[in-house]
Amino acid sequence: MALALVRKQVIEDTYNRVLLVTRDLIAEGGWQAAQMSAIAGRSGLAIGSLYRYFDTKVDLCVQVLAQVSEHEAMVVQSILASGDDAPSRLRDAIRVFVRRAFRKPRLAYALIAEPCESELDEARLRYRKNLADVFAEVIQEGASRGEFVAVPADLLSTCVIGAMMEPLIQPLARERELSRGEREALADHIADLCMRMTCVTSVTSASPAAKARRSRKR
Amino acid sequence: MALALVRKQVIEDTYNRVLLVTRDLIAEGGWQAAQMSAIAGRSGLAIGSLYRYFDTKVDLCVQVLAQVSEHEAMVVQSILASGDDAPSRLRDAIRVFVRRAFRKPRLAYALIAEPCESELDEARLRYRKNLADVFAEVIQEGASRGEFVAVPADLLSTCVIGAMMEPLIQPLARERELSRGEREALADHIADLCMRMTCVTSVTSASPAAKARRSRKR
DNA sequence: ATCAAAAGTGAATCCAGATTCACTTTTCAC
DNA sequence: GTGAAAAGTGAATCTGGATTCACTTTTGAT
Repeated sequence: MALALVRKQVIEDTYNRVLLVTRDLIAEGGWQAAQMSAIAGRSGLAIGSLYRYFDTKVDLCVQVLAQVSEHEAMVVQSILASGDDAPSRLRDAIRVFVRRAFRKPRLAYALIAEPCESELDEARLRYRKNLADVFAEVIQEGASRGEFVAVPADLLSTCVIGAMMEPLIQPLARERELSRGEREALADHIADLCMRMTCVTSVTSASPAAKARRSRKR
Repeated sequence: MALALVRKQVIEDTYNRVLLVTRDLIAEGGWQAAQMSAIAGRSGLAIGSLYRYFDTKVDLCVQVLAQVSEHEAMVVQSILASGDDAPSRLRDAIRVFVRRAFRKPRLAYALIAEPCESELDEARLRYRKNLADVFAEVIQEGASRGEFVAVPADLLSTCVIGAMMEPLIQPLARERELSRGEREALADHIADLCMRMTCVTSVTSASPAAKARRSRKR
């Protein structure tokens, strides 16, 4: 029965490999590239075998979407949990989100904005809502200390998501990738604008600490 | 040859009727409802005849998208052209855009966010960019008078579009329509948040005139 | 009235992928 | 070693709507 355990591991590995392969295909060519035949080919499996692991193609894609989205949400959440006042944490989270999106632009574009099946898009909306909820939490917290505008936290967080995502869409979709400088500037600008929108105290520019950190890196 | 002119008119009328029918179908059931068979049926034409007027289905849909989008852009532009200082005009435009979206929620949802063919989505992005450009113009104008934040006008307008559109998506997609009060409140909140984000002078709440106008209506 | 061109028709065809399934191979508890 | 169950296979099938096209009807200049 030790063999059974090994087998179980193999199965799990295969399952994860398929997810990975699918994610990579999406990261290379968007949803269009995630075809069952391609996924099977690169996974070293036959098409039929994929259906031992996932009920449908959409199922598989939703799984990928879920994994990546949840991970990003966790990253953001961990930033929102640490640090100084709520506004500063919010700004940091926004900056990090934007920067991270540019690590795999094609993937980010697919997960954020690329046209896709309605079922997939539904899931996408769910995870976007999820991210908004994460932001809403800090906003709620800061609001109780009067650090944020007096507007329903969920509305405010939704606007933040919009103001943060919208300017990403075009750059992410472009063939030419942004330079490091452009990306940093974009992240800073977006974060600052979101600060303006949400914060009562006018914290227009980045905190001294963050500024120092960034200039040191250059 | 007087007859020829009449014929020409008939043709043009048919063309417009098809566009209208398609728009209505989208307004009822989104892109999914805009099937060639349905369009033909309601237009009183055969499927084949549609292809005398439009090369492909996407072509037809893009045409609908273009008409509606351009019209909305004009409405916004006319508001941005009139009135007082640039910020007030911007706020009014945002409020009107939001309110108008709720006149035909299903249509607005389709034109703004509903999943669709990539070619359609491409066109959608174009028209969203177009709207951003319209906003960018006033922002540019106001910026020269120091009324707006010192950020590239196109970035600022994109963030405005995002902050304005994102909170519309869920409400527009919902089956239950928002009440008049909810819609007004949403429009005001969104506009105020965009003001905060973009304006240097803190014009947090609606102008006295606008407030009076609205309270009189209730 | 005539007839070539324009407009209309809708059943038949096409399409590109997802999905199925009868079959083969591998696994592992006994 | 055996055999039932699990995993793997991929050619054949399915699917749902767009598109075509050979044909009919209408138009309007002559």
